[in-house]
Amino acid sequence: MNHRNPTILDVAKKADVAVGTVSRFLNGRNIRKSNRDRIEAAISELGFRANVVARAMKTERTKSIGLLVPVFDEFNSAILSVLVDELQANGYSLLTFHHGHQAKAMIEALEAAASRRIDALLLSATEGIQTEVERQVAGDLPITLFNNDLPEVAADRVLVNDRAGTAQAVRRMIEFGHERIGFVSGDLFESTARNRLEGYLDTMRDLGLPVEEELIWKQDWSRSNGHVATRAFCEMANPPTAIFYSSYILATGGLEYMRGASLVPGKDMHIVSFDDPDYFSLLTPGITAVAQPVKAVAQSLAELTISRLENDIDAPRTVTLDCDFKLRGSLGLKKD
Amino acid sequence: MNHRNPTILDVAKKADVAVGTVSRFLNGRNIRKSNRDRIEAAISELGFRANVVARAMKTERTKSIGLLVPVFDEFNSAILSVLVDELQANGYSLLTFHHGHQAKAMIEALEAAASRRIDALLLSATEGIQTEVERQVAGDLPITLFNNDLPEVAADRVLVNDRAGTAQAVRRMIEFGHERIGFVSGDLFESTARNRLEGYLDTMRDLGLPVEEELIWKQDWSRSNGHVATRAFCEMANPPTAIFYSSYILATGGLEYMRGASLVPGKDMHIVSFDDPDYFSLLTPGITAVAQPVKAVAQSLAELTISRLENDIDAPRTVTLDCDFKLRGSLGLKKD
DNA sequence: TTTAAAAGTTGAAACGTTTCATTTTGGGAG
DNA sequence: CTCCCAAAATGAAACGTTTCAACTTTTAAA
Repeated sequence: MNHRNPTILDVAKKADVAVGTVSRFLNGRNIRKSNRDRIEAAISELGFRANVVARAMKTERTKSIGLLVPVFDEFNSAILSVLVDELQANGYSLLTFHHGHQAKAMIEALEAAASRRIDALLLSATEGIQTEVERQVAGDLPITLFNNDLPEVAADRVLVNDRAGTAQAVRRMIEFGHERIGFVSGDLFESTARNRLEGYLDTMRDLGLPVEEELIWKQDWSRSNGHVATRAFCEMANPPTAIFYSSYILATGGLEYMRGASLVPGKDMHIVSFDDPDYFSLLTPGITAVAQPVKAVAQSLAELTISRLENDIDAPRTVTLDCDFKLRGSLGLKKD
Repeated sequence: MNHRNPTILDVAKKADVAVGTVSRFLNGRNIRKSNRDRIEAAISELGFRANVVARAMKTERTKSIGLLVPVFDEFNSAILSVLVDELQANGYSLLTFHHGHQAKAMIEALEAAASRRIDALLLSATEGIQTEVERQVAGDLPITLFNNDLPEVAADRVLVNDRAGTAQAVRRMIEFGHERIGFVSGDLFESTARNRLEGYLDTMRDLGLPVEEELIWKQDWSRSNGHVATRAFCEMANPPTAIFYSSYILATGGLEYMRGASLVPGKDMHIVSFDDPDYFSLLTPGITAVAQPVKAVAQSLAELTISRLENDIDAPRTVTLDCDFKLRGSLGLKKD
């Protein structure tokens, strides 16, 4: 048994045609019927499978796309799932990288991804690596940004209407009678966090409510931050009656604190969260949330990226998607 | 500006050495000091980065590893995260695939992964594709199985002691006074499900309790199955006082039903689940669970696989890891 | 039947590395 | 100062595709 994989040359010999003809066949171009039959026979007889590496070397396209996210949490994993399907259907594979919100790791991962000669990169990162990203784009790596925007980068974008989503939620909170609304922000170094905060500020101002600095908690995206922010709010002399969390991780930290302090959401404290992980609907009461269109985000990512790779796209494009407000038990009428 | 990427040849010219020498340098072999200096200078001046594709073609190693799982749920995503880090640290990248428990998709994904010329595959699959897997192994693709075993396949394995984990949990349930214990199994086509069921059966028998067929619900791994199983158990004339779920997905379905029926875990029905997703500890009461050592699984996967690739390993090896029992409010003394 | 155009085939060159048989270098022993 | 030897350098061949200019066959029109 010969352990060398059969090559296009073996096929050509067996089918008695030139290698170029086999290549044409493999790439779906027109072939004389008689040749096609013999080539097909030879291929199946030899168990031939085109070597994607050799092909990639010649075409300078690896047919693989990188995904670089902060962490593989519920949100990004859902995106990953949909993405794998969409890409697979178009002949692309997905290479995964993560950076844990750390600039150094971000740059390393970016470097690792690029040196893999991926055809494109789907990127969720912070502005800290703006210049590095610009360098990659200049170096001809097409990038599609999502979740978080990097201003001025010549890239496609799939964004979510953070501002409107938050604004709608805050408006509903106000309609429920809440006036002192705590806001737990994520890292303001990320556009996502800034937009959500703005949605809150706009709505408060639009509806004529005072914005109090002590009710705006500005730190990072961590669960522990959600925890301490919630404690701080709850222990205030004049605490807010409701809290908005900029992400489900922060809200999760808040829930952790409330559970420990025997505070019941929707009763002792009303809460609303950006993002809607599966388990929000399993809690009692359910957590009111601003749900991102995860599936649509992933599909747009695939679509934008593939269309850029396969057609000759010039200008960067941006897709903006709307969120869905899910009212559950954790938000109710303010009691007084 | 010349848009062609610099090659090893450009470096060689600029440093005034032969390409072979540059290659030696790139691969960390000994180089005369004077040459080394000039090569380093040339590389940084040109911004040269070795083309991994060309290298892969010559060495027949892509330095990439595939991960094929049913779905990217909380469990597999956690594995993915750790894996990416471990592999990256050793110069490997991770290609992701999923199959949604469906035989056809499994085979397709396996095929897609293999044709990518990955160096190895980390696989969580069912016995339905045993023969396909064997074919890949025969075709020289090293496979490391995890989560679910495929008997007789010549592969490395990272398994969890499902049987002992379940047995311990059931023993604790019995210690709490439960005698009629419902068991919601996953797809018995998977060793994981079979082992967990055996852990239950063994323990019941060992402790002299009768095993009643009507208390063993055998279906698939779906959330809806957990839902209907729980309803069926709860609506029995003589219902069990506690239920064990073979996975957190099943338990989640159960919780969904209980929530709808206003049944409180740990009060109206005692429950224990295999797997311990983050949110179990956030529910009130917390869900008692058998926690898999997710991180250790991922680390073992990386270690076993990389050591097989880099050394000359002969026989298949198996790593078996133990679970951790997490007692929370959803399991308590049987009231009578 | 002839002819021109279209469609298909051919095979060598190229992609950017690593490998390896051969040659060169430099330094220590005599 | 020679000679020898290990260490390092050399450069052509090879990996398995795609591409493309040149050539051949088929098709359809006249």
